[in-house]
Amino acid sequence: MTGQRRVIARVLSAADDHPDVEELYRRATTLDARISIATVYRTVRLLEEHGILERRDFGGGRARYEPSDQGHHYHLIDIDTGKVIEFQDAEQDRLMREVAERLGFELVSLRLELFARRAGRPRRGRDGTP
Amino acid sequence: MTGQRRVIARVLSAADDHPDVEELYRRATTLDARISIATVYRTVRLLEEHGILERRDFGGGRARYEPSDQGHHYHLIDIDTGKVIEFQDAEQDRLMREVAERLGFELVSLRLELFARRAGRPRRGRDGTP
DNA sequence: TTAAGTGCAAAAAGTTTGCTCGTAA
DNA sequence: TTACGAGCAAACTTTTTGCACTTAA
Repeated sequence: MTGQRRVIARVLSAADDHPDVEELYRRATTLDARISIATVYRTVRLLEEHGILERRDFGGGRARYEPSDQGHHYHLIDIDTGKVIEFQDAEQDRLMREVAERLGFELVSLRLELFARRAGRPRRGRDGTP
Repeated sequence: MTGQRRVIARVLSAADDHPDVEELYRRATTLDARISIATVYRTVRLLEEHGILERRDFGGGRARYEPSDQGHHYHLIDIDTGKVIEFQDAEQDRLMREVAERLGFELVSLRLELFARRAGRPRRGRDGTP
């Protein structure tokens, strides 16, 4: 266990959001400037392989990470702010297992992300103009 | 409308799967060898911007495409073969609109992908060995 | 001491873009 | 003819990797 990994682990356990590698790197170098982005990549991969971290893909090209010990949940992404809200839904779980079964499959995992806008917010044009 | 775009459009409308750009390029060059991959990228982007194509991200780093006029559906990905099966589920739709509402949001879109294995198939180790 | 870990820079892989040339209309 | 599109190669972005050096144990 090196100093770099300790710092990265601390950053991760302090995070209650879903940072990408660049963001982890930014936070880690604040605590200890002699950490390279390669080490961040290597560390998250290691932690993912050990089941400690989970890699998420919310679109946008970069992987984002969250601790695995958070229990089973899905994500709602606020499309105006980028914020991620976690939620659970037992009925959803059951429903999807059934759907897979009906198609002749065994459900292994699923990706469910809701892209939503805070209720009452005005809809805007593609370019951001009202 | 150039010959290249015509070929790419033909390939797309003939496709009943969810090809990525490389695969589209492969199919297109079979019909007309003087098509570059840059043109494929430019064409799918154009078609996506015009709402004719939809870009999907099933993991694996590459974007995949499908026509927009297929109606509302979700995807089940066979994790052993990579094949994609489409399905619908009205209950799911309703459920997710409710979940978003409960959290104070308006559902704009959602991503739902089931990763599953054909029922009865043996589970294998990470390296593919039984 | 020594095996594991790190930094750096280069390499991959997927996608976009600048520039020049070709071609549809 | 001329403006839009294509080809090529270079650039870009995210992630991985080879290699020499450092360091924890």
